[in-house]
Amino acid sequence: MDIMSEPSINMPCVNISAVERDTGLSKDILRAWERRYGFPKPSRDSNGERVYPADQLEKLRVIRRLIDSGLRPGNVVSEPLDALQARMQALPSRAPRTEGEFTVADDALRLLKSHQLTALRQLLSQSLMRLGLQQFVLDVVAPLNELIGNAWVEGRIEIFEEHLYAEQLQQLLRHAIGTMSDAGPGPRILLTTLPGEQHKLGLLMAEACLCIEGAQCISLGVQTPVWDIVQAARAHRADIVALSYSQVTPLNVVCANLADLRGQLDADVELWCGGSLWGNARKTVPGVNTMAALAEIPAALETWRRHHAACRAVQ
Amino acid sequence: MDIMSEPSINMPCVNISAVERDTGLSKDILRAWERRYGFPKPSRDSNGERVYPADQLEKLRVIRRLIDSGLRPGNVVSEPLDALQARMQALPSRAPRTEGEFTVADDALRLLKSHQLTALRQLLSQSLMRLGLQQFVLDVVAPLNELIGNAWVEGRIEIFEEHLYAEQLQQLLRHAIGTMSDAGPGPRILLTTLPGEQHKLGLLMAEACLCIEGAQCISLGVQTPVWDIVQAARAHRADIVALSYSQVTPLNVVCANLADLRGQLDADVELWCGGSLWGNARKTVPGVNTMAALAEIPAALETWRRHHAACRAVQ
DNA sequence: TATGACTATTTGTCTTGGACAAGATGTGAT
DNA sequence: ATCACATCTTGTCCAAGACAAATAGTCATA
Repeated sequence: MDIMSEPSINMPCVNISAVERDTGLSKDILRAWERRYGFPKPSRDSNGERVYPADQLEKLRVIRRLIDSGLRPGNVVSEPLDALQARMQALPSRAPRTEGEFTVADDALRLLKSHQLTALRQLLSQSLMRLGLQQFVLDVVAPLNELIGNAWVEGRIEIFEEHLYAEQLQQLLRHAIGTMSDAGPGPRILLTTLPGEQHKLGLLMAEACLCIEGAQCISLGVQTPVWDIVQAARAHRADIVALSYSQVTPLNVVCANLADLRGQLDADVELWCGGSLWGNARKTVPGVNTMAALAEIPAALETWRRHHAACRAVQ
Repeated sequence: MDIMSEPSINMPCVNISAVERDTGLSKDILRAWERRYGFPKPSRDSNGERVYPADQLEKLRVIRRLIDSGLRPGNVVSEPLDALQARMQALPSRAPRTEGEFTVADDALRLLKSHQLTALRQLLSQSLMRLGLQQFVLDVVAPLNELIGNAWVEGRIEIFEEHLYAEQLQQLLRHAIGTMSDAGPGPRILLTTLPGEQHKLGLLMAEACLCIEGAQCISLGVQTPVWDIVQAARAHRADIVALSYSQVTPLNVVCANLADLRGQLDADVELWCGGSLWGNARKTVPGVNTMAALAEIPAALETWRRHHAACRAVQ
C-alpha cells in the first residue's frame, strides 16, 4: 500500500511553531485568525495544544499569497479553498509591455522559470557586457525586477525562484562593481537599508550607478539600525548617506525613520533615499533627497559636486 | 560637549520584537525571565509595553553566549554584568593561539576598528592570494569570524563595523567563487539558510569550500522557507541540500527545523547542516549530516562520491 | 569508582482572553 | 475631485497559568 496515495489518513500534523515556520504567519496571528474568522481550526493533542493538519497548512499558504498581493484577511481567511484559488486566477496583472529593451528581461524570466541557471547567467552577463553597467541596470535589471515582482504576487513564480534570481543578479552586479577602481574622486557615500528592509538588490543597483559616476561607495549591507548609521557616517566621514527602499515598507514608517535619522545625522551630511515607493508619493521629508528612479542619480551627484565646489570656494 | 561621551542620554531603546531579532531570545522567553529572575527589567511606554534600553540588550547578548556555552539561565540571568564578563573570560575559549595564521585575523580586526577600509580589503585580498581559497577560509576567515563575534558580544565593536566587515568579506569570497568554473563533476548542492538565520557569511564560506572540491553549488541566499527548499531541490535535481547556521538560533529550533525539512525532502536527497553550534551539541537528527567545522567538508564530499559511485554500480 | 534508576528542579513553550494603536475603509463637506 | 473625520480591521502586546522535556541531584548497585 502506497503511503503517498492516502493523504487523508497519513496526513502529517504539525504544531503551531511548525506552521509559523512554514507560512511566515506568527503564532499570534494564527491564534487571532482562529478566534476572529474561525480559520484555521486545528485539532488538539492530549495536552490541549493546537495540531494543524496538512490541508489547513496548504490553505494558509494560499491565503498568505493573496494577502501579500493586496487582499485583506477578513475577506479571504474564512472563504473555502476553491474560492481562494479562483481569486488567485483573477489577480490583476499589471500591463506587461513587450517593447524592445524588455525582451532581455522576458527571456531572463523564461530561463528562470525553466530552471536553466547557466543560460540565465550567460544571458545576463552578455547583456551587461553589451550595454555597459549603467544601461544594463537601468534598462534590463530594473524592468526585470518589476517583472519578477509582478510574477510573484500573481503566483507565477515561487519564492525560491525569486531567491535564485536575486542571488544570480547580486553575483553579477557585485562582480561588475568590484572590477571598478574604488578610489574615485567623488563624494564618500554610505549605503545601507534600515531594519525591516531586506532587499539587497536595490542597494546594489544604486551602488552600481553611484560607482560609475565616480563616487566612493561604502556599503553596510542591509538592515542597519539608525544609531549605527549615524556612527558609521561619522567614523568614515561620509558626505552622503544613501538608503534604499522597496515597496513593501509602509510610507509612513519610511518617513518616520527618515525624520529620525535626519535628526541624528550631522547637518553637513546629506541624506538620500531611493526607491520606487517615491513614484506616486506626495509626502516629503525636510532635509531628505528622495529619488523615485535610479536614473536620477547622475544629476543628483552633479548637483552635489557643484554645490560642494562652491562651498569649498567660500571657505 | 561631545555627544559620544554620554551614551546614557542618546541610548537607543527598542521594543520586544527588536530584542527578539537581535538576541534570538523569543518574546516568551524574555517575558518568562523577567517574571522569574527579574531580568531583563525594561521600562514601559505610555501603552504599558516593554521598552528595552541598550545596556540591557547588550547584557542579554552576553547571557545568550554564556548559555550557549553550557551555563544555565538560572545561574546567569540575574547576575550583574561584570560578573558575567568575568565568566566570559573564564570560558574554555578555543585556544586563542597567536601563531602565524592568526596574526592576519588580528591585523584585520585592528584595521576594521580604525576604519581603514582600503587597507583591510588589501590585507584580506593578499592573504587570499597567498594561501589559496581553501586555506584562506579555514585559517583566516573562520578565526576572524570568531574574533569579531566575541568582540561584538563584549561590546568592543559596533554593529556597523560588523556589517562593514561582513560586506567586505562577502565581496571577496563571492569574487573568488565566481572566478572558478561552475561546471564541476561533483554533486549538485543546494545552499541556503532557513528563515531566521540571516548570516550569509557562513553560507559563502561553505560554498567556497564546496566549489573548490568540484561540487556544483546553487545558492538560494538566506532565509528560504522549508517548503521552498523542497521545491527548489526538486526543480534543480539537487543531490544534497546544505544549510548553514550561526549561533544565534537556539539548538532546539534548529533540530525541529531540520527534522521538518528532512521529512519533506525526497529520501534520496542528502541533508547537510553546518555551523559552529554543533561543536558542543550532544543532540543529533536522524538523516541529517551535521558538521561542526568547514574542514569536514572535503571528507564528507569524498564519502558522498564513493557512496554514489557504489550505488550507480549496483543499479 | 563508575553506572544506572529515580526524583526534584529548571526552563522553554503553549494556553486564554483581553487590550490597544496604526492602517484601511467609508462618509460627508468643501 | 480632495480633504478631514469617524469607523472598522488587524497585527502585536500583555498577564498569569500550565505542562512536558531537559537537566541536576540523590541514592543504590556492580
